[in-house]
Amino acid sequence: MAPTFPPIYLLKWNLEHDPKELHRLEEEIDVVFDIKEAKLVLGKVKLKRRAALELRKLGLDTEEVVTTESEPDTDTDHNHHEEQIASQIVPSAPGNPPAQRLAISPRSTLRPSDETIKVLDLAWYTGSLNAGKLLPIEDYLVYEGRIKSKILPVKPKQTLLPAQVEPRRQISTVSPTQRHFRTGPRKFGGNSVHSSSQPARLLHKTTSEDEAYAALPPIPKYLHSPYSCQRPTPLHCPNEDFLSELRIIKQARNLKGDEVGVRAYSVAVAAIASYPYSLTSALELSRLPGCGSKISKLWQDWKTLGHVEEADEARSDPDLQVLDLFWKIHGVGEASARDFFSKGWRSLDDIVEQGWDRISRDQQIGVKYYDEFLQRIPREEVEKIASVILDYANHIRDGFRMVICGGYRRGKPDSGDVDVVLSHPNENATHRFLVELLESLERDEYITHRLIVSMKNSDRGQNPLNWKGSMPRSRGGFDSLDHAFLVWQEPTWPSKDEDLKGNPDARNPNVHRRVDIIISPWKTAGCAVLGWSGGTMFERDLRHYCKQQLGFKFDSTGVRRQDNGEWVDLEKGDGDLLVKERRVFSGLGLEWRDPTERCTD
DNA sequence: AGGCTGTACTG
DNA sequence: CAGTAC
DNA sequence: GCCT
Repeated sequence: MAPTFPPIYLLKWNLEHDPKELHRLEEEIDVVFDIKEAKLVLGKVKLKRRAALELRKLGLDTEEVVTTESEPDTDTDHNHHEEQIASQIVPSAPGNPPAQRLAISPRSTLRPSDETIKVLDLAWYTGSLNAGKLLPIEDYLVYEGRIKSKILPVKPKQTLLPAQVEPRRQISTVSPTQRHFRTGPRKFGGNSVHSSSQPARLLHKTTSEDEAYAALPPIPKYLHSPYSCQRPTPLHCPNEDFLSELRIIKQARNLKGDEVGVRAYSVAVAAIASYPYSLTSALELSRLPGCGSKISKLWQDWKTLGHVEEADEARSDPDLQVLDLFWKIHGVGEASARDFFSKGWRSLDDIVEQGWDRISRDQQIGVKYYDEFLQRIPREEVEKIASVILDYANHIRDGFRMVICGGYRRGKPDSGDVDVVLSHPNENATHRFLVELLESLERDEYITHRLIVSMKNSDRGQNPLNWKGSMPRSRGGFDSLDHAFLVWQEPTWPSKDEDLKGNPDARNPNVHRRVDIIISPWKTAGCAVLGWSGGTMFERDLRHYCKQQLGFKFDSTGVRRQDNGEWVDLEKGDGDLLVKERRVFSGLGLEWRDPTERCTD
């Protein structure tokens, strides 16, 4: 006889890839859909951390109830591998064997108080069924948490179709196997080739559309995620020619001040850039996140006409060319570009001659080094600059660690600027450090300008607790800088001595480079490395994911809770900067992405 | 129908 | 505050 | 422009 189960809530995580199985289990177990009614939570989870993350998504903020002295915390290193595989959208292989049990001593019959919530391995359920009675839960306990607070019900934004809705589109004759992604093909373009002159929605046409849909290659599982931080996005992809067109339109929108348009095109570009096949149809494209009717129509035009009209217009619009010229000046954005244009200026010379003292200092520097800043920096030079910085850092205080981030770390053959993150295992070593570093670099004439210098992070970054409310603003001023944005120039060149002999003011021929130096306190250095390594969309989506899915706020200075700003430490433990970065991924429930897979624009 | 990353700087 | 940058 |  089947045992009687208490009210159970079933975690969907790791079952999402198999909606049918999920649905079957939900029926069979007779789950409750409100976690507050549940006495037990079951799931295909094996790690404490993952269990806690899933509870957090459901609006329950818990802290672990330690039931044994022995069980190591889940974030120790050898668990990483497992956690990395087990991510949101890349479920581990189906048919996970139940219960290789973690050794939990059954001494845990302490207080089964109502304040705690227990997450058990699903195997407890199947085992109990087989045994015909409820098995002791101790052997299956993955995580026991005490509810600290209920947080704003973090909306269970699903990236996949809920099982209950699944059968809805069965009007179609197509086998359901191909349709895990969307409710159906989206219509694209009111005048797309498919629908323009069709008299009516004839049945056979619907069917053939569906058949075409079913015949497409399956979408890679990671492209079910709308978050580019959950997808590998390599530097190059099979659809780069089309992407170039989209990027042109995107930049045109940028120059026109259409932020929303820029956003939309950025999302689409990021999705296509992570699609590993050469696109063959607009329908195929329309399945990707962020790619709707407009993007599909553009693809169709590009394919059939060989060009995209809006991109052509952008390319041939002389006014846009001028705006683009201005926009590429450091310190000039859409507004200033248009402002300059409206003054009748059409070239850099116009700015210099007619408006030099009306533009900002940043913009003056930007104009002065316009060509140099646009020159790409080869990898060797990036490495050279970074090694100088590290040498100087270690000369002041030994033991600094550095990661070169930015495009360099993503594997680009050349970079627009140099981003380095420096940290030191000794928390005190980073205090008041950047000022010293800058002074020593300036003394040796590596730095020609400071574009900005900021102390935002060190005020709370050095001490991430209690930042909400009122942190004292850095008293005394510049004792805790943590970010410098500089103009850099290698001070020596081969013929320097001779040149100076002939002319004491001989020009240094080395190209001026933009260099970002970030000093991070050790405890959040993984976040700094992560935050400075991804492409724009990757970083945007990372923040978005943290907020929407976890109720966390991510930035390069750390992870905090949305509601009270309390710091969340995801990096504790030994390890270098790269290990710490990995910990942040896994602590956020994300599969590890190599930097070369973060190549969103 | 509303939202789109989030924040510190400069002027 | 608007504008820019990361 | 796309998503929820």
